[in-house]
Amino acid sequence: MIFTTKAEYGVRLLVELGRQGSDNPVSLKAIAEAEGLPLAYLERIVALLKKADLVESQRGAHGGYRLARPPAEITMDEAVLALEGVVAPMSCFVDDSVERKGVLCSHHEDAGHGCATKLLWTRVQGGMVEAMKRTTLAELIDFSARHGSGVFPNQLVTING
Amino acid sequence: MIFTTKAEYGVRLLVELGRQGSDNPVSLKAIAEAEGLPLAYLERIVALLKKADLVESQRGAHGGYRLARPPAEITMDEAVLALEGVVAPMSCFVDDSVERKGVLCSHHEDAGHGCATKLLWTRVQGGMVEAMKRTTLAELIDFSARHGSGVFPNQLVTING
DNA sequence: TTCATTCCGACCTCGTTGGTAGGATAAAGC
DNA sequence: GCTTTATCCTACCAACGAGGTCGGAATGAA
Repeated sequence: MIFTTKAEYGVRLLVELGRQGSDNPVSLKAIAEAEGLPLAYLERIVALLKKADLVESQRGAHGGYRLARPPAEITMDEAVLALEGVVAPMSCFVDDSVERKGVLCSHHEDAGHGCATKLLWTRVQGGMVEAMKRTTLAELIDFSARHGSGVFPNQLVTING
Repeated sequence: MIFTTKAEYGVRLLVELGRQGSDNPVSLKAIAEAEGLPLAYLERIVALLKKADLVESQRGAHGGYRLARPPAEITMDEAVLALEGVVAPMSCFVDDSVERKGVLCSHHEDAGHGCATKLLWTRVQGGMVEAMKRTTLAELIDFSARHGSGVFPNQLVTING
């Protein structure tokens, strides 16, 4: 599998936040219950989104999270990058900069003149990133609304309260 | 990271085989030494390629492997699929057929009406597959020859023999 | 003050990855 | 037919990351 549940849960979290509009912050607890996801785990995931300035938080009672920007201005490559850390096909291929531990890239004593596989991974990464760049959060929100993905199509409902 | 070393080593193996032409089979030992990869591990990897009819084997002394088809007719989506088993962005997304264990897809009681994230993963997978489909083994061989990726640009040399 | 919430770091469990070990089977060359 | 060189096959294993829990801070509204 390519992405972890961080990406899956994190994007769903953004979608839920987008449904709420930007008026009141939404608590993680409400989202966790609506989506059936573990709260403690969501907390760690939303921290990644906040660090990337995709969501804003308000602490204290009646606090929660809201989108930092309108959904149409949030592209999925930002979101997934924030959630997964790095989106690269191979460890010797981390955004053509970082270290290449583990897999020996090309051969023993080379500077960056590229493995035989470099062309392939470059294209694959390009295809993925391009697909994510052209997908906005607004599209996902619209898609999920039309296909009834949520339990509550229009408004989040807090189960216990 | 998206792909494992199976894909990396397996594609490199195909590239090395492609360099040899289709006359004589090349032993794994020669490839392992040239690429600096563990032989026993390569054995398991090449078994995947054989099962997918991408390489042919000849047993016994002076045996080895050769490509089952000309490199121009081997696309990378076949190769990577054979090596990685499945190429899907998310476990609830295994070629829209197989089981969805682990990650709860959408919500508790739905038939396949799709998560909020389905649109995104569909596009991402499409971008990757399209990139792999349009990349042939012949291109990689040519690329590696031009960029001197191999220790021995033209011919494999058996170290101990 | 109290309660609801974000924030933070340590911890834990399990499956997969990457690799090894050891042998069985098959063919070529003497 | 023996030996050598290969492919083939299955079991085993260590390390790591994924996915998640726990416990407790800090913070702000009522």
